[in-house]
Amino acid sequence: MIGIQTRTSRTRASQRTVTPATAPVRAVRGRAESHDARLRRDPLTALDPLASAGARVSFKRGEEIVAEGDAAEYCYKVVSGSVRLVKLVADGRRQVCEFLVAGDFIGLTAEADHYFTAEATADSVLMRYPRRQVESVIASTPALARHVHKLTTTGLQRAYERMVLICHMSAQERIAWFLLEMGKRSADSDTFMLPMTRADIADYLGLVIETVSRVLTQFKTAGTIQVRNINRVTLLDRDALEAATGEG
Amino acid sequence: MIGIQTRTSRTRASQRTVTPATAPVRAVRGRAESHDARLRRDPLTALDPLASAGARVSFKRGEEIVAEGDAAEYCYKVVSGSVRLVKLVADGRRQVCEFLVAGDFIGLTAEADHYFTAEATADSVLMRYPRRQVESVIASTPALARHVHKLTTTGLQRAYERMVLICHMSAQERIAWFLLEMGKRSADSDTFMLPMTRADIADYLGLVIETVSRVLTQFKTAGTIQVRNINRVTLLDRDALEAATGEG
DNA sequence: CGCCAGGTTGAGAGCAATCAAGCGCGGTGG
DNA sequence: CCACCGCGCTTGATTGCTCTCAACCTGGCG
Repeated sequence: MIGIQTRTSRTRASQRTVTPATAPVRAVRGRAESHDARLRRDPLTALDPLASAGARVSFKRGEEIVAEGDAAEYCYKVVSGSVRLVKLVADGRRQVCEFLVAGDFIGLTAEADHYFTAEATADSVLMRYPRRQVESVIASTPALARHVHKLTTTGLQRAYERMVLICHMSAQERIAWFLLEMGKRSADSDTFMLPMTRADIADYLGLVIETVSRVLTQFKTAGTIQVRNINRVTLLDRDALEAATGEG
Repeated sequence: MIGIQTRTSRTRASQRTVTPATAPVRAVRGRAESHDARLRRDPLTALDPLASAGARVSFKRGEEIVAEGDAAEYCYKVVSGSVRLVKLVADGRRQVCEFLVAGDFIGLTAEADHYFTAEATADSVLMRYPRRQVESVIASTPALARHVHKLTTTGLQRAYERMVLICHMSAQERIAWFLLEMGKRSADSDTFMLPMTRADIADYLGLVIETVSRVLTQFKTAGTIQVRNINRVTLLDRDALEAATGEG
């Protein structure tokens, strides 16, 4: 049985790189926009004042950000990089529940503890907010509360959709879907980096690493995709991928 | 390909049995408890005043309560019976995302539309609340907002845990887990009714109906469970089930 | 140069899906 | 009252997709 230890270095970064947030996000935005207007456009900017109470935190690839069962003392916003939310299984296997990218939040939970482990799949920078303060800002800002609720709802929706994927789709369909999904998230939806390993992808889609590798090879030889430097993907035939999503 | 139509009668109940809520829940509760105390104990009682604006609605087995994509005009609270949340797949198959029982909510979403279909798996009674009013009560009641957020968070947590189940557990493990889970939800955790069909269970656990049937038979012949009248289950050997959960 | 983590490729096995048939019970109608 | 019917469930035979086990490749780094 392959344990997670053989797949990723589970180093708990005790000595964390912490940079005081001397330049809150709001300072670099345009000066013409009112506070209210920004709030309406993105309720999460209500958290900006917290920046001074928070900190920029850096994590190297594989490092743990929060551990399942930990008291939810902080919550985080991904600034750059990529994060996986995982559930560890007793026998050492794991389930990647979600991949997070810039702008996504970790730990906006209503529970006392984190119910998943969060790890960086690539070198990442996050903003860290004391959860107690976040809670109070949320409590006094209904618009923000609704937005946070919406984030959680969206997460639930994504989880449901992935259940469909995992239960009803073949390996080819799952990976075609995954590639298109990763494209949507990227600036260039045709050429992008996969900021995670094959093992991460496998554990995300309910497959094993060999199956992921095999299917990617199939897509390569079929001329559907191109892969350079292991993780740089170019979608050559989007139609073929979309067809693979629905027919396998 | 077996479509859902052959599994369940997808009758859209246009002529709904609606009973005006003449006796809100708060009226039948003890008189000694203060409003505040009740709020702290169960923030959802803040919705009680809405009862007069809502209605008791009855659904027969198989009837649709809300449809995926419908505008989220109402939300519901299950009073009695059992409800399944399902995602329908293009080819007619489906995924049961969650089973709801008395006390559970439907449609406390922050999205404009429902992102799943809800159907009664057994004759059920629900309280129906106009969502607009619910929203305003939530907005003015931080404790309630937090509780609703917690409900959604719990749903997400459950979804993640079921991903683990589906991706890493054998058919035996999944069904053992399911039986124990259903027991936990029941008044008597050793003998209870399964208020859904084999097809529902299969679509919930990512299996097919035949596999569910086979595994239940295995458990029966092994003396682990007893099944009477098709859906009345008695757990005879809880230890064996719990062992099956972790080892297959 | 050698090591190591991550990735690829191959051979074989196993578990659950699929296809197919039959059972059991409740309801309905003659 | 009984025969028929349909739905849900059970059981059997077979297929096949993915997992497992194993070997090898590749690129980065000390």
